[in-house]
Amino acid sequence: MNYKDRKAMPLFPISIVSELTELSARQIRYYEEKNLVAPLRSEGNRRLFSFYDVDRLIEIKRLIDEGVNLAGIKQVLKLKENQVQESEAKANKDHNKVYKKDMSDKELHQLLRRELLESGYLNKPSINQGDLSRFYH
DNA sequence: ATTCTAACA
DNA sequence: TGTTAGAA
Repeated sequence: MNYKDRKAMPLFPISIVSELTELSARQIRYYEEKNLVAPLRSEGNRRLFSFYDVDRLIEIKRLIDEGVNLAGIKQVLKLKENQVQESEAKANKDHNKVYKKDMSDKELHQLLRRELLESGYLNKPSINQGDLSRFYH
């Protein structure tokens, strides 16, 4: 299984996602209703979030803290998706085989760890080390 | 024990 | 957004 599949795998219940994102379950459900995130459902109709979903929600959390409204957040996420698409298109063009082939578990772990930490560092403030480091020690 | 939906003092 | 009731 490749890296993208793992990021899209439906894994986390809402309680875990709530802790990871510092968003209330109420907020997470509300944002789903507004189509900001689209977690899959288990057989029992429970939401199951992927790493990808968690990343998006962390992004949303930051924007909310910055005072951005839902319309604004939708725009930001839409721009981001376009950037990701362009980035992937370029990556496939350059590294074609290397990127698509499976990586070792060690490489995957490093990538996942780096990306999840980046979502807190790169962009802006709002998320402090303690909150994220707690989950990746 | 958890999570889901719907509703609202 | 928080909270709560009743169902799953």
